[in-house]
Amino acid sequence: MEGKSVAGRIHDAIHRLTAAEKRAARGLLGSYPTLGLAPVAEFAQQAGASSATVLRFVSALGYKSYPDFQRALREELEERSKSPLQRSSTSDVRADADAQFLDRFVAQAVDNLRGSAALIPASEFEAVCARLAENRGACYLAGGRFTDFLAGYMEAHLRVIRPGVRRLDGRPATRADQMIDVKPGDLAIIFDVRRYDPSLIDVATELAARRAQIVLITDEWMSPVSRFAKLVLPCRTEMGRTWDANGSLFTLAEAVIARTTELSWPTASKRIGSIEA
Amino acid sequence: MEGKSVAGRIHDAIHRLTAAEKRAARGLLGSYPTLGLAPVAEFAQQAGASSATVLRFVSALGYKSYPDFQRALREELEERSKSPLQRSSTSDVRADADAQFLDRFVAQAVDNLRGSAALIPASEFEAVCARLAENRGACYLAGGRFTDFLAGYMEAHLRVIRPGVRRLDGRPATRADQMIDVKPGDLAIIFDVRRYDPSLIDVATELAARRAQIVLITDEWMSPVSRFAKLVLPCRTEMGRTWDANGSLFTLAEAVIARTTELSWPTASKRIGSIEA
DNA sequence: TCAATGCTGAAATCATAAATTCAGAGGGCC
DNA sequence: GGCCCTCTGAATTTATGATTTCAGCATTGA
Repeated sequence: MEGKSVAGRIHDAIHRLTAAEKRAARGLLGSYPTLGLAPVAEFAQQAGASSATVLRFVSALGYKSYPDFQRALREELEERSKSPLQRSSTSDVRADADAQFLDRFVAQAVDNLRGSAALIPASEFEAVCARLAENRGACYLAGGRFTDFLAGYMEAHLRVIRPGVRRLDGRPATRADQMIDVKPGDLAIIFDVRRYDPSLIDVATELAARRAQIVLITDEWMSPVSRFAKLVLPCRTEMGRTWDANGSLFTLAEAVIARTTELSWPTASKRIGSIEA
Repeated sequence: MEGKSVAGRIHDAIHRLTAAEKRAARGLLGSYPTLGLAPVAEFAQQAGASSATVLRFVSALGYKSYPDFQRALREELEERSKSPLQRSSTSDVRADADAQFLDRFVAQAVDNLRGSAALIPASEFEAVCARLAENRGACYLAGGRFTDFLAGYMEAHLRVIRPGVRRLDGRPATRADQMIDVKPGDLAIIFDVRRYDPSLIDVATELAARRAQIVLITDEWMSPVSRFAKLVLPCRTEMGRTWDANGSLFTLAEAVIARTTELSWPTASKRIGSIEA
């Protein structure tokens, strides 16, 4: 009984319901789940019943209060939107599934990419690129255990288009040296995803103390570094139960690079020219 | 203003919001629209802000009360489920092309991902993963100027699931040392994309001479290293005229890692367990 | 037709959530 | 480095919505 969907409970219980309660049930199923998320009075009116009847209906479904019932609806809704493709481990045709591993993986990666684009406000993205294109002060990059390579990739590209790009490596011993030149208004880009790296908190704290502006690129669960960040670009990373993928962060990094290049073309083109030579 | 979606309003207003209000905005976008249907206190807690801040946030979006805001969310939800075919996500056509940069970039990246999946034969992909999961001999990784970070990323993951993983760095001086232990039947994964790195040809030549099996991950124009490769995984990278993106290579690398982990789970899980400890 | 039973919704009560206030913290700017 | 101004969240007040009560009405069976 506990783990059942609200709609499921209605179907189970509908025989036991009285006439007016059935109207409530029909109303809810008719615009599911929205009507149940409205206040009781509105639910009642839309369904052509009284508030009291709606409450009795909800109680008959086994919920101990109206808010409790609404919580169930919200959780159901959340569940649905969280997993766009139900990726259960239940064995389908195994050989077939194996053959399509790459396709399925890519489909999921595509979802993550699109989800990320929806999650990131355009103005936030623009602000990051514009700030990078200003060429004001230094620009530091850092990442965690795996995301450090993203920081490295981005550094390699940014070096081409602007001066003052530096990488902060993870070794505590060298951290003080690296931070020594950080000045107020400098920019720092930090990559951090789940199993958030504790050392990045230290780095961010130190950077914040030195008044650097922190840009955080993270996952949908939001690294604790966000506390120190001026700008945050969150990406979707979820791939099934066990594995998170950083592909969306990587593509976001590339988008930032591409856009920044575009914005700072007048100055960047000169640097690029002289590097080619 | 009246007819705008809540998400749209957030995107419009986000630059005017204060730090804590942005946390609220991100929280809502992160689990949209469910969080907004919860009581203020719950919204606040989930988003890491106070109730007061959430109320200010809602007011900043132009709603005259929290219930008013919730009604808007419900109507939106109702709207979406009513329309027979879910039309493509971001419906509003924005006049400002710049504001669309990220969307356009992501759309292109999605094309590349799908194109890559189409370009790579499933059997080729499976062969690479199966060979990696065998745990036979050593596994070397190398990349070019930018793709070296992909090699690094993959190395970091492969180290977790199998022994004998090494990275070949690009310095000619140390190359001889690194190659000294390469044995026939060892595996080498090389990343190389356009403006192909000449030094990788040398590396590949040397590896081939020592009878290593070379796996090449490259772009659609095919690195010259392919001449020495036993298996080739080509990806689409084209993004308009000036810029190639490596996001598809990155995701391919992640797919290989994920699949290899799956295939070698009996042995890999033990390693993972001991690393966690 | 007349009880008896139990469903229903209007109104009263109670609980909880929304809105407001304000003192203190934090950040930015000379 | 110090001042000022804005932002923030705890505490308080206000409002709204959930719950209960109960009188009346409908339905059913004798």
